[in-house]
Amino acid sequence: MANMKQIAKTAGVSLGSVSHVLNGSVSVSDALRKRVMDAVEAVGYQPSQLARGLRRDKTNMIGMIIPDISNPFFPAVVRGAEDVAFAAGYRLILCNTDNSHEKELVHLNELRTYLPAGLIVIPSSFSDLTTQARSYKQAGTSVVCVDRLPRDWEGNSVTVAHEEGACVATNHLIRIGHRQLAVIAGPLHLTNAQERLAGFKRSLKQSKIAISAEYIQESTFDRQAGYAKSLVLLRLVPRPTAIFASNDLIALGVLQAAHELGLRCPEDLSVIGFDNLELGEYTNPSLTTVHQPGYQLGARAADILLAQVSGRQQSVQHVVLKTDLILRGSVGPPSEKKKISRPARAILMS
Amino acid sequence: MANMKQIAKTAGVSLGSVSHVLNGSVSVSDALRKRVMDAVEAVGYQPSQLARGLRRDKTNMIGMIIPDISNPFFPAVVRGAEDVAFAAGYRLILCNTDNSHEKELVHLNELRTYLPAGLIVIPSSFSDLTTQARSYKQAGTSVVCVDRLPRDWEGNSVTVAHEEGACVATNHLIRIGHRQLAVIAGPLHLTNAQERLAGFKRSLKQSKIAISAEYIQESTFDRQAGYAKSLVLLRLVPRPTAIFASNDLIALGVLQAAHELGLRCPEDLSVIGFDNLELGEYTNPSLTTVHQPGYQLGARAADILLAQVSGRQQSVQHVVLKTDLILRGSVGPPSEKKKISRPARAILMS
DNA sequence: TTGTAGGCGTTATCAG
DNA sequence: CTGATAACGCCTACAA
Repeated sequence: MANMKQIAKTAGVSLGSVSHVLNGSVSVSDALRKRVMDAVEAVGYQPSQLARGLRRDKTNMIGMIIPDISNPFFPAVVRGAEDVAFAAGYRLILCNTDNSHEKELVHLNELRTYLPAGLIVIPSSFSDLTTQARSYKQAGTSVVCVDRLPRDWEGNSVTVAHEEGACVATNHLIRIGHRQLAVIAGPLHLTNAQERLAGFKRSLKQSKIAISAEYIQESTFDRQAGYAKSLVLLRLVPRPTAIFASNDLIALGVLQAAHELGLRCPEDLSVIGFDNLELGEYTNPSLTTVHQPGYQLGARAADILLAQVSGRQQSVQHVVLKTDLILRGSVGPPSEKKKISRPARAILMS
Repeated sequence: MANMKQIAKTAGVSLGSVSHVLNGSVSVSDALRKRVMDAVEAVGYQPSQLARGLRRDKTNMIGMIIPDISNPFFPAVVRGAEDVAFAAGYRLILCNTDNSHEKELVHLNELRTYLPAGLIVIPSSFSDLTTQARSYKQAGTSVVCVDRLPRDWEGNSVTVAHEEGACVATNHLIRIGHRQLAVIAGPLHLTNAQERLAGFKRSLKQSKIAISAEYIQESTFDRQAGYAKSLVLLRLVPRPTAIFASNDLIALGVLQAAHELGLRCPEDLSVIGFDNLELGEYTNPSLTTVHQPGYQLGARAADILLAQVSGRQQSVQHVVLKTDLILRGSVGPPSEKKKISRPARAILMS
């Protein structure tokens, strides 16, 4: 591969002059510039990002740490970040943690040695990102946290209004007549799961609806766990007429459980998810859900990073994006049959 | 960040000895090794991948170039590659091309300056990868092509048996009684689309079924185009009783078109897709499809790369993975109503 | 305006 | 077996 020395020789100038032309570090004569640029064209020279990074103490790489690219919510986030980064000449190093903080730590430690321009992180469960980020920041590398925040996080963040979104969704259920509400929360050590649950509760409180504890189930963010918790909820008496699932994968499990128990959706049970994954359009019935702007989440995170790298922006940024309630087939008013089915169930159980 | 010089000072040995211990390049005394390792532990030293790469003329990075991470087929491929790479100490640089060969070229040219250990590429449309790969290989960097191959590709490849899969799927349709078959092919400049179409045709030929040209439609690999082409097919007389869609996204479009035309699936129309995306489980009816092992595609590609980087393997590798026909609800035997509907249509048109 | 030279953190070669 | 030293390709004072 061609290097600056060869350019210098080809152009008949010194190595330093080539650098000056390439970086515009000092003003050079037009003649010199032309000779250099011609040589650059001639050999198709591209500067070594490795050497440049080593010398400048900073590369054009951005470390992107996420739980799992094959979880359907994350690709959009990554794509958003990559588009913004690419346009500015930065490249993404993709790291999957599987929500393991050990794996996250391995990545965090190794990425440091790449001297990345910045880090975009969707923290793992029980992440120790706060400590790590301090040491990154000390080295002048900024870190942006996306979607959920580790404990005591004070750095940059881009999230959606989880609580607001959940509250709006629950309000909708209440407005169309549901009173027997239940929720399947995500893992409550995750801030996004906490906030979504808080939104659900806030809505109930505002409408002065009280529910007992067993109508609130905690689950992991996947379909299987959602299915299992649904079975618990759907056997409660009185049976909930609507379930707010903290993400679409859980909602899929709810739909499955309802189907297997012979409950019609939305007649017997309304379901709302969260995320607006593409597959929610294709379920039967299609899934009403809270749209989360995944692409924007990544894009804004990259924006923040680039602004800070370039020095345009110093202060810590907190961006909160809005959600949208997407109405589809899985939600409807509660049916009146409840009054019949309740005693029937009671007899069955006695 | 700690560097080798500091380790050397802490341990009271020379810089060179630290390197020898760390790389096992020459044998060292246990005493020296211990002193060095203790110092390494003490400061949490991690070698600079930048400096190491510059010096060794090769980094632990693998360039992964794909069309679009937010296309639901690709995340699994990336994840497979990342898992294998990560376990061997390699990291992935993720590049999206949007199927633009210009963008691909930008990535190809820039990645070179990172001195990557290898490249895993799902080529863009009209890719010039063949030329580029030659220059990479010349520099000792191997390239593996995944899923589809550019023209004249002679390098490493990992693909699935597209033709075989399509043939098996079509055979199934024929076996259960379909004779009015149609296909929506992918973009025929892509080898995978070509092969799938070839498999469809081979099946027909083997069963001595002839169809006229308008029952073969070419489309792009997305739902919208699939929908548009479906409308064309479903207005043909006689109407096809089964459509083989060259991927699941197209199949989604077929399902949508059928629904809008008031056709029941599978009673009036059977549909088979290709890929086995997760969302095919949730459509109504659920989608019969040809499963493509995405994760394995990526994992095997990384395997090949690592084997060649380590020198374990020199020769060009061609891996072809098998597909599986996944039977779900969108396929059934053709109904007998055809005999009524054909004249009815004919009258309508006169 | 142009050129020179030192050093970023490593590895590898060669003396001791 | 250990240590000194010259690159790898680039940037940036500083000197000319």
